[in-house]
Amino acid sequence: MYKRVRVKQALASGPETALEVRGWARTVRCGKEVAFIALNDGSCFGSLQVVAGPSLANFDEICRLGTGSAIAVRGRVVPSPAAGQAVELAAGEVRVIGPSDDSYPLQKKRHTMEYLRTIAHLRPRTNTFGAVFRVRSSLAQAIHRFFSERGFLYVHTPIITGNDCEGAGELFRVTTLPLDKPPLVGGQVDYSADFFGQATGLTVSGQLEGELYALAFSDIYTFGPTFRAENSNTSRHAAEFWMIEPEMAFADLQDDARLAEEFFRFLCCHVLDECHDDLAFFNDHIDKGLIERVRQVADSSFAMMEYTEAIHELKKAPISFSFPVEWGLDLQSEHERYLTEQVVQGPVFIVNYPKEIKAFYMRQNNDNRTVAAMDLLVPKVGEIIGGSQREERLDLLEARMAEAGIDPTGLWWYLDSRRWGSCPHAGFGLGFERLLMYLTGMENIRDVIPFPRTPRHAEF
RNA sequence: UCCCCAGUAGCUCAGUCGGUAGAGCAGGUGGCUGUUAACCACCUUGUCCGUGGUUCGAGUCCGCGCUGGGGAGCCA
Repeated sequence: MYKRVRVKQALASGPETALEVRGWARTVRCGKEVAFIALNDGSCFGSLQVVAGPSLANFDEICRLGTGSAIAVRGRVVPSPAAGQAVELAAGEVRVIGPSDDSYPLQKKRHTMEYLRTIAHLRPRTNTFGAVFRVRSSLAQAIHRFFSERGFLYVHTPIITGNDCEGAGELFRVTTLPLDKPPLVGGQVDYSADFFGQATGLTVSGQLEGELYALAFSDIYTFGPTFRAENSNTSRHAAEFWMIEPEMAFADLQDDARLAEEFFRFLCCHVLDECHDDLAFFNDHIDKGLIERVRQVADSSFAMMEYTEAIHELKKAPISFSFPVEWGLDLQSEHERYLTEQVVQGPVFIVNYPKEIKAFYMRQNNDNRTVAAMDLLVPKVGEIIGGSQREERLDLLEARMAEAGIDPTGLWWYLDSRRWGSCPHAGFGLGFERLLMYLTGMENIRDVIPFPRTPRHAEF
């Protein structure tokens, strides 16, 4: 007769419902006549107020419960006579499942994000991280739904790879060779003796493999872990992060931008519609303007600006930048933010960059000096999506590789895709954690991934 | 990797001009209360990051190191 339900259902159930909830005590307040326990099981932002009276056999034990204790409560949902909650649980029985003493590191007070990072195994029990990881899960599922509804194939590109996507980032080595005495040939490590018979590492991008699948399934996407061994010590970089990379066949840069815009707006709408309790918390306690900012992006149509035009805008800007502005140079964060925040005052695609500052696989434009690349810039962060139309013409691709000094032998399979049945195709990449930062207002990437991996940090 | 800032009780922080430390929370005891990160009274808690130096004397000043943070670059 006591059905175990989650706190989320208990809070939504009608009066006089008999049920059981199990969870962790957030706070325990005790008096002579009554004790209150705020019980949370992670199912939603709110906690259920459990009310226990001295008639319970273990009332003393309940009063000594420490913050963080795991308990099971059977009782009736009743309307709450006090302000603060609509209903509460009148306890008929409180079972202590896992007690928690005063050495429990999470207290009924504000902690710094830095401290909580040192207890990454316990921080999901806090308000902030509960909200972050509910939104993370919800968004991940929304991403799959978005692509699924549009007929995109979900591809699992390899985690271990022999290609480094030609400069997308520093590779983590994967090897079974003994590090203290690797086999040598002419003073160099002999990777032919390694597990895979060649040098391998963890993937820095699934794009090249993704393209191969787009040239069979038309529209595909990848959504998986990505690894970069860069010594980056910033709030926006992690050595292990998750990336979403759609790729469409028979598509050009305009199609690519349309998809990116639709995708980004879909995700903004998703958190506004489906995560309002958690988002309200972020808006109140983490980032005051969050909901307004996300709503504006959800409602706006994105602008588009040529790189050449962007350089013009930057050159006539009434402010001075610390990095130079010149046609042919890459845009810095300060430039990107000026364009999206001051010039456009909203999301903007910058398209057609000089080929020298972009990757070899991007499609050359007819002007011979730019490629069909696009970056989506949004207020407060700058670039959030980067993509391009790919070079589908074999001769031009080979020429670009030679220019860029890239050895084609290891990429024979990539070049093959341009040999038979090649077609225009385009795609983009979105860092999942950066998306989460944007949609939650959390300012450090280490606080939107459960157990962050950054230089010198691989604990937990 | 570069540039800045910080490190004091379990946590969040204060600490004046250089004279070996204090508040809130947490914890303990008692009280009170249909409470809302409850409240009131009393009590407990320190390798002042480490190391070397200056000084009669260093939490405080200086050097080096470690750790953390912010910014930049690389990038998603």
